[in-house]
Formats: sequence, C-alpha cells, structure tokens
Amino acid sequence: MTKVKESSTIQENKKSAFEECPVTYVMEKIGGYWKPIILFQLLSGSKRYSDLRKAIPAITEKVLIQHLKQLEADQLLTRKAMPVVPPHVTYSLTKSGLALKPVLYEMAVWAVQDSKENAKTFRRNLKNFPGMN
Amino acid sequence: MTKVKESSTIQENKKSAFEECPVTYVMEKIGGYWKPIILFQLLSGSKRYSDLRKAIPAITEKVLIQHLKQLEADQLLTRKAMPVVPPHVTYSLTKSGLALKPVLYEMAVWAVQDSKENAKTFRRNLKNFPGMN
DNA sequence: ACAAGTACTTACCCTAAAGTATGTAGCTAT
DNA sequence: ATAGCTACATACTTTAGGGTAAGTACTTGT
Repeated sequence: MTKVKESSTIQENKKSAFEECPVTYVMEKIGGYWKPIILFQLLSGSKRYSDLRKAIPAITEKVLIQHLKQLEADQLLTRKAMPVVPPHVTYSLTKSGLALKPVLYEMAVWAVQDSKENAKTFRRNLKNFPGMN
Repeated sequence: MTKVKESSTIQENKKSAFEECPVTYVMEKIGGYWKPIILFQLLSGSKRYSDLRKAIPAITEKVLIQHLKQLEADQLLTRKAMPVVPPHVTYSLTKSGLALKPVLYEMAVWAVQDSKENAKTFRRNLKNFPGMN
C-alpha cells in the first residue's frame, strides 16, 4: 500500500498563483506562441485581415482568426467590418493592447542583444519599431 | 477539379518570419505558458529546485524539470549541482536570462494596469519586484 | 531495517492547439 | 456564365504539451 499523493489541488493552486504572480496574469492573456506576434504586427496601426496574413505568412488562416477572436474577447483588439463586397475588415489595438507596447519593445531589444548571427536584420527592424518614432 | 492550394511552404515562411520579426525570435525561446513564469521566479536570485516548486505550485514536477532543461539548453539559465546527499541543485539566470528582466518587468507593469480587481495584490508584488531595488 | 529527504526519471494517457483541406457568401469584372 | 475577391467557417487529422502516478539513487537519522 503505497502512499497516495495528495496533489489534486492544482486548480486551486493555479488560481492563487494567478493572483500572486503578475506574469501569470499576462500569460493567461497573451501566452502562447502566436498572440504576441499578432499584437506586434498591429502596433504599427490597424491592419486588414489580409495584411495580417501577409505579415505573418507562417500562420494558417484558421489559427489566425481563432486568435483574433480570442484577442477581441480579451479586449486587446477591436474588429471593424465595413459592409461592402468584397468584405473589408480591419483590426486595431485597444487601449489595453496598445499598453503592451513596452513589453513588445523590450522583447525586440532583447532579441537584438541575444542573437549574434541575425543581429543585423533585427537591428534594422528595431530602427523602425512600430509607433516608436 | 478544384484547384489545389500550394501552401506547403510554411517551413520556409516560418524561417523568414523568424528572421524578420524579433518577437518571433523571442517566442521561439520563451514562448508558451510556463517559461516566463519560471524566469520571473529566478529574477530574485538563484533558487533550488524545491524552491521553484513551492513558488509555482500549479506546475507539475515533470513539466517544471522539462522546461528547466530546455531553458538551460537555450542558455537562459544554468544548473549547479552540489554532490551531496540529499541532492542540492540550484538554478540561476545567465546573462541572457537576466537580460529579460525589462521584459518581465514591463509585463508586471501591464498586469497592474490591466486588472482592476486584482490590482492591489499586483501592486504589492510590484513593490518588491525581484532585483529592482 | 527502514523511513525520510531531494532531485529527478519514466510510462501512460488525455486534451487542447495547430495543421490540412475544402466550402461559402455576395458582389464585381470579364 | 463564370471566375475572382475577401473574410471567414467547418470537418478532420496530427502533434505537442501537459497531467497522473509511480519509481529511483544515495546517504543520514532512529
């Protein structure tokens, strides 16, 4: 009769961690791979759906729209649809979303420092950091 | 005979996106849910394995060690093991890892602004932001 | 002899996220 | 009439990440 682990309180623990650690809070909103990348693209101003696809060619349509919906639900961006044909939809950051600029900016800074080999590309990218004139 | 989509170039695209977008570079290193949280805990100084577990109760041992290994492989932290019994292992940030401090800090700032309800808890947490005296 | 402590490891399962492929609406231009 | 444009939706499959549970090594303390 081996002792049974009493570690079934993970849900509770997750909640308290969420309340104690600010980074956990952030991760709940923009955690994962794609969200910060999408937000980064919108820093330079509102973009059409098709523009986002071009800007992030590695993402699939399904995943892109999926995250756009979630980010909208989380109040980080807003969707504006013009009732025309063909459809014209633009996405732009909310105040909350825009407030993430320092976070994304520091990420870009770090990327430049951290990578030796691709440093040149990144540095160029940093120069025209969206909305940082 | 419907036209077949020629979208099998995702790997190439991913590579070019990686070279163009600094945030993508960052996501490859600290993307996902847990890594930023772990790094955040280490900002206040090196910690033992068991300390990390206590600090992040919601994470399971398997996932924790899994990420520690990866972060070590990515040169964000180092592992130091003392050859004693019971084992004594400490993890601490490398220069690269420490350089993430501004990123994590801005995240914490954002978390405070973004949340109304939990603002108090977060603000208290911000006051003693690790290594920011 | 055996329980306890620490830092793991391994095996198995399950779910959520992501990828693939195709379809659709509704008007426009040819 | 049909192809083309945009912004999706939907079904189906695959993969990666995470969760659960249990085991291991090696010595000290009782």
